[in-house]
Amino acid sequence: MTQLFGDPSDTREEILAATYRALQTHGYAELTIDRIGEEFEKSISLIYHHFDDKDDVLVSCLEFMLDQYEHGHTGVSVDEPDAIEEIIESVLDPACSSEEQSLVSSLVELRAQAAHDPEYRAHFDRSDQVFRDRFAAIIRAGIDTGAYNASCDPDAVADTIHTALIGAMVRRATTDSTEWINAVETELQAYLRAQIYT
Amino acid sequence: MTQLFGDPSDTREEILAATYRALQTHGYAELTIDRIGEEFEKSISLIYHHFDDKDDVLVSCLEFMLDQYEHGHTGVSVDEPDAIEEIIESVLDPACSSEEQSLVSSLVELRAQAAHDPEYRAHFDRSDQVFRDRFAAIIRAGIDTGAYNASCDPDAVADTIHTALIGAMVRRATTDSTEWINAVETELQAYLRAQIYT
DNA sequence: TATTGTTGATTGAACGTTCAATCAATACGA
DNA sequence: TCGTATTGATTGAACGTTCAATCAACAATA
Repeated sequence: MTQLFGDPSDTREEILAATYRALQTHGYAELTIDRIGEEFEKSISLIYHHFDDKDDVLVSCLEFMLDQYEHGHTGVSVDEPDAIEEIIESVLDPACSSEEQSLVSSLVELRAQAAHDPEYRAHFDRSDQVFRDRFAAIIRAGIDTGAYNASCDPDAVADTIHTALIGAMVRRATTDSTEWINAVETELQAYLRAQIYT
Repeated sequence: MTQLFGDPSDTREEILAATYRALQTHGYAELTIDRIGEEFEKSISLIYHHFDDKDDVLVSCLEFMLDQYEHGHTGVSVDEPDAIEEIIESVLDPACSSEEQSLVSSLVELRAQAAHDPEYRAHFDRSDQVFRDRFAAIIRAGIDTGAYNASCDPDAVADTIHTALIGAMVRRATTDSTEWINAVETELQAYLRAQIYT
């Protein structure tokens, strides 16, 4: 997961990797071009040779990560039977590395930019579609194998789980409280099973 | 709802009202002290006589709104039998005034600040508690009247609904897509009823 | 030579914040 | 009652910093 930007093959990718690192250490709010420069071996002004502006770098970084995710899980993983349950579990894992947590925090901050910036908005539109479609595909695969209930609506369930997980990530990133985490995990699993089985 | 800042009784409240208006027209990202000043009859520097800094104004504005909400709904409304269903419906109302929508957008942007700013974080900690407790109280009231199932866990259901609604608001504020909205509403109502009845 | 990559220095604007000064109102003392 | 402190509200102008973005020059490569 941290080797997302393992070996940048390009100056462009070097910049994206530096951006990723700067994002992880400073978060979006404190992220400046200079701070990206600190993580980048070469000159700051070189960034403007490869990207239009600061937001272009950030959005490109997001796009890169999403592409990696998409191609990493290219074939619909029928392999894992309880794939969604495991995703819920990992998002709501009470003990979660601070690195992962700071990445989630940054993603939450970045998503908030989509409230006023069309380029971020376009990205998260696509992002939501990718995850939603993946959830739906997993459910459909389960239906095909006969493990899941054929009369449930894969798209509706996928959208609901995805929406709830966004809420969970936002809540984690923006509050100190944690008591809700276990309860929400239990309830989401219960909801999912109720829809998917019987 | 818009008359939240109906008649500011104070210079302090005038500033908060101006902040609210500036927030609604510009959003958080484009919000400057000058823009607040445009909505404020008196001088910009007067703001610093009443508040520590820019964020203090914003957080105070949030606190004011939350207080208003809290005191407006002080008594647990047992009056409405399907209060939670209606709240879900209103948050996921497909046709939603652009004023309400822009307020939600701003709230999403403001919540994102809690990812790195302790003062925002403290506010949204309290905010979550207020809403969660309200949901739980409604459910408990339903159990007391015998309308709801006594063996469900009010706190867990409350936290889950609240988390999902945060996700829904964030998704609405940060993407253009709307197809998911109706599906998610249906599913949330289904989940709620499954937990609350029988 | 032409093109692409790279650099350090510089620019210009935006923005939050400060500050000295003015004003209105109230309280106080003679 | 009249003058005098005192206080809080209010103002406009200015300051200092941050930061994204530009630019002219240099290196490398083909």
